[in-house]
Amino acid sequence: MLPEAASTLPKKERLNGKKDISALLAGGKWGSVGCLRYCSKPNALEYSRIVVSVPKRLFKRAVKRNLLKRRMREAYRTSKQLLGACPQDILFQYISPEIAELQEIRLSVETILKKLAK
RNA sequence: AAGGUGAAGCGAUCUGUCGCGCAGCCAAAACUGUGAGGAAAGUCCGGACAGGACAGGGCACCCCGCUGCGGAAAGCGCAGAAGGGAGCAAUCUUUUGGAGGCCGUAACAGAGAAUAACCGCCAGAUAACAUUAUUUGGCAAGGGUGAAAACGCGGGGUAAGAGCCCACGACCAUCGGCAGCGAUGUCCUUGGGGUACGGCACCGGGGCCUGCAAAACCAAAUAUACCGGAAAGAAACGCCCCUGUGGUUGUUUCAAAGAGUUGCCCGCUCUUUUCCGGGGGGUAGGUCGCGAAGAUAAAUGACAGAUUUAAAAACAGAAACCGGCUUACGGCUUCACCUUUUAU
RNA sequence: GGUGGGUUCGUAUAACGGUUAGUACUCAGGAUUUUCAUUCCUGCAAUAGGAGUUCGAUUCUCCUACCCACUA
Repeated sequence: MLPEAASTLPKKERLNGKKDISALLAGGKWGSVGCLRYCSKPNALEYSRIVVSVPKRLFKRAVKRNLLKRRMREAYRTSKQLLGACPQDILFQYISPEIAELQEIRLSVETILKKLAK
């Protein structure tokens, strides 16, 4: 695995489209770690795809939601090599009512990726 | 120097590493360029744009209503006029009006809330006979109530009183002069005397309805208007096994119904059922609307260093565009003005 | 994104701009009963927040906050 490719997050590695997301929600496995909840499902592609989500119920201001989504993407980008060679679709959902720091989110994301790599 | 009032403005900058959206070459990589706000917010107004409706005109309905200028328009901006309120002041804030016809309301209190007689004042008559009572009439000067009580004060006048009359004022309307583009102000002439609020009618101006999830283009699956072609059904008795409103089944019998075409028959056509092919509108989806930020689960971040700073910390993130309004906001700069104190 | 509607005791609801904001259930106290339930009496308890119009605002106007519905 190339070290440059390990820390990028191009558009094709993001899950989009109503059908794919519905399929993930319908057939994925759920779990939660720390301030995050995740839902994963293996896919048939050569790379993994992710979705990040912050509920509007917890944070009314768009600025705070954008901040948390950026932190979650950043944490996944810097630590996605932990996932190894088993591609899957992952949904990250933020469930804490408080704004967490980047280190805390990174810790949760790394725990989730280690679990999913097994 | 301290406090305050008004107006305008800033909303950190630079460098390096990693990373993201879009564009630049047909695709990828690499490279280059570019990438949130003063409010992007609330959606409170208006516009532009788009579709639908619509010959033209009127009524109804809705909105606005002091003046001038700006503006495409606006519950818009600037400057002003009149009245009220806050402040020592700088200054801030709020209201109306055009015309005055009709109607409604004014709780409680109070005699009375809009054709005012409870107490009271005065005159006449009767009973009674110094006085009082009853009754008829006149009177808005005094009382107290209330948010609001029928111009103020002085004099004349009268039975008692009253703008009833007079002088001086206040208010409303008005011919004329002067100032002003104008609202209006001021001087003068003449006239007036039941308040406040709201609605209707009248006058002037404006307004069709819906909204980018609008609209336009391409267009699966399913159902289907329409067109072309082909076929037809029912009953009885058997046969089979999965025993059912069963069937890629056999034999026999009758060859369907309605309408039209001449009264009848044949023939022909159409409808009712099934299949095949074509085909229109149109859904999912995609493109466009869409921009030198601009996507379609949605891009601006992370780390390190330097400068100003006590500390990079406030409110807050474009989803079609434009002009306003309103609301949120740490820290700070500039200008003008006011008050207080000190010094010259 | 766009367009509408709403917020009244703990709950469900009413109000012409005008008494101390009414009614039912709930809660508290008392009476009735041997006791409990039922019933009766009494009480506590609210106009989302802030300005304005008015003599006076739940009501009329504006701003803010929150909730609900419709629209692909």
